[in-house]
Amino acid sequence: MALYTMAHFIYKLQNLSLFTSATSAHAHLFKSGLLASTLTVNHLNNCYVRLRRIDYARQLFEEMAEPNVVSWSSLMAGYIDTGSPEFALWLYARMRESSVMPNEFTLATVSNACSLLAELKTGKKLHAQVAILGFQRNLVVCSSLVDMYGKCNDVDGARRVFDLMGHRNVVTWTSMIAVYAQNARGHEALQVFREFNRLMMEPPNSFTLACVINVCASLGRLVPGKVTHAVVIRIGCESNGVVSSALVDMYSKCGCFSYSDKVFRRIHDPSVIPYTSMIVSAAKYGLGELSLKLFEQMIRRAIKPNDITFVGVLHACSHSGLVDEGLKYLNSMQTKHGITPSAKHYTCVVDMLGRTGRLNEAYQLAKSVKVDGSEVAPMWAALLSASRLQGRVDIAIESGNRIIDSNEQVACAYVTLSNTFALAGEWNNVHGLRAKMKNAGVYKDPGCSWIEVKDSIYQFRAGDLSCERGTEILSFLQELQRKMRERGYVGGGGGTGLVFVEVEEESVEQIVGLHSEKLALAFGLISIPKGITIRIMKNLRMCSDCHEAFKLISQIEDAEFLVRDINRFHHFKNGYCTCRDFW
DNA sequence: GCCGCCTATG
Repeated sequence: MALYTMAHFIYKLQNLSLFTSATSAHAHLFKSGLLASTLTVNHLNNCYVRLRRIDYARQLFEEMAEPNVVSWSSLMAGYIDTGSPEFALWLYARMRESSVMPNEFTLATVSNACSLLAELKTGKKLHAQVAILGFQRNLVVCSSLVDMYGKCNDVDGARRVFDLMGHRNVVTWTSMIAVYAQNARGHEALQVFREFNRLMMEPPNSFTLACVINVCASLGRLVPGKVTHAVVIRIGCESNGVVSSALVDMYSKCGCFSYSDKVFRRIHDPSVIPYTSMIVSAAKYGLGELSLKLFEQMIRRAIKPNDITFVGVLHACSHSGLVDEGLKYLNSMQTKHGITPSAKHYTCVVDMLGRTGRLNEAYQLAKSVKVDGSEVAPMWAALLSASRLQGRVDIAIESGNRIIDSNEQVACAYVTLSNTFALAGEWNNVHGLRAKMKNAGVYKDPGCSWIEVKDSIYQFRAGDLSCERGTEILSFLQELQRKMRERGYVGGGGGTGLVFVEVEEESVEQIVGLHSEKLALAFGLISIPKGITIRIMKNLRMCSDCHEAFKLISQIEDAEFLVRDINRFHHFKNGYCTCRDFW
């Protein structure tokens, strides 16, 4: 084949998007004897990888006489793309036995495989090889190592690589910010972002901003969130789907649902992700009907929901008392949308049934779910919590035991179970359980919560009013509770949730004629068990009490009240919130 | 010449 046609052929290979064209090119190469050319086969292999036909790529690779470093690396990348990073590691081990030396592409790819598998041991070995091979200051290799250490929860390891690098680019900085973000160290993530801005060698990109917005969301930091939104507008990446979804999520978690709505409406052609963000956000604000409306709208627009969309939908039903709709949606998941309900969906439904007192149904459903032990722990925790509210000691005991057996969220189970006994007056059981807990060395981390008002952050701990203006908050809460009682609120028996409400500045003054800061602070603390205690939670889940309280408050004036969820670190460190790290 | 790093919805 002449050089010109050869070049043309490769060009065509690079742009192939059909499997049949790839196989016919394959046949053509075979006939013309070009399968002996490593370069050409690499191109063809790449076609198969792009078409996600890893089986063909693999076979072609195995038939190669002399695979070079590119052949090895692209097949590894292909395995990663198709969700089998373990094969990439296996290939790398094979490659190390061959005479082909890895290059920077190989090392970055392998590091990526370690990240995905959270294989710290293998990652560290790789790091050593990187050093031996002289890539310890290579930009891309080090960026992937930073990411790898982060995904393996070795923040210090990531930082060491970051600090020792020669040049850093926006990707490196973003990786480092993401490491802190993913390991529940949001304040450090923001610090790194500030440092990046100070040096300002290049502007942040959509990756950086999406990451920073997420940090703001997880910290409940509205002001930095808005500032980042401003940067988004300045940079011009508003139309980026990930960024706009992150903004929707951030505003919702920072108590500004109306802003979430504004951002969402500006998205031209929202995909399943912004839709899901909105559905989840509306659900959190008790706007279940809006969630369902969005869901139906999405279906009409032929956007395919995913499993998380259904978590949002079921949450919406649960938090707005739409029990029968919820059951209907659960049943439609498989039949209408081809999504098999998983433990998290059953958790929502068990929670929903339990919340409205249909405890026996909830219990029957929970028993019928057959999945892994660790996955069902949250479901039994929901049932346990509902049993406590309804005073069903029998179901509480079984739920508690199932959780303790699963080894997940054990401390919470002990505490809730003990509270159930206490409510039923079974003090012997309470003491017995506390002793058992002590013996087992189970310790419940005290929760902590915070709220941002203007530029100050106020932090609260269970039973601790030593924060700034604590006395004022206490007296305001008492006043608020009195007003709520006057209007018929009878809850207050120890909610599992904490309602965060934000009000537009103007309406605050109207409502009770008090200063908005006070109101915002107080409204951060509306779960009022026995007198006034500041209750802390890990995961905003409006219990029926809170829901009632929320409805009542809404009736006080026509103001727009917004529920605020500031805490989403519960998936870190064995289910414990590590928010203490933030101060 | 062919291959690589960072972002999102519970």
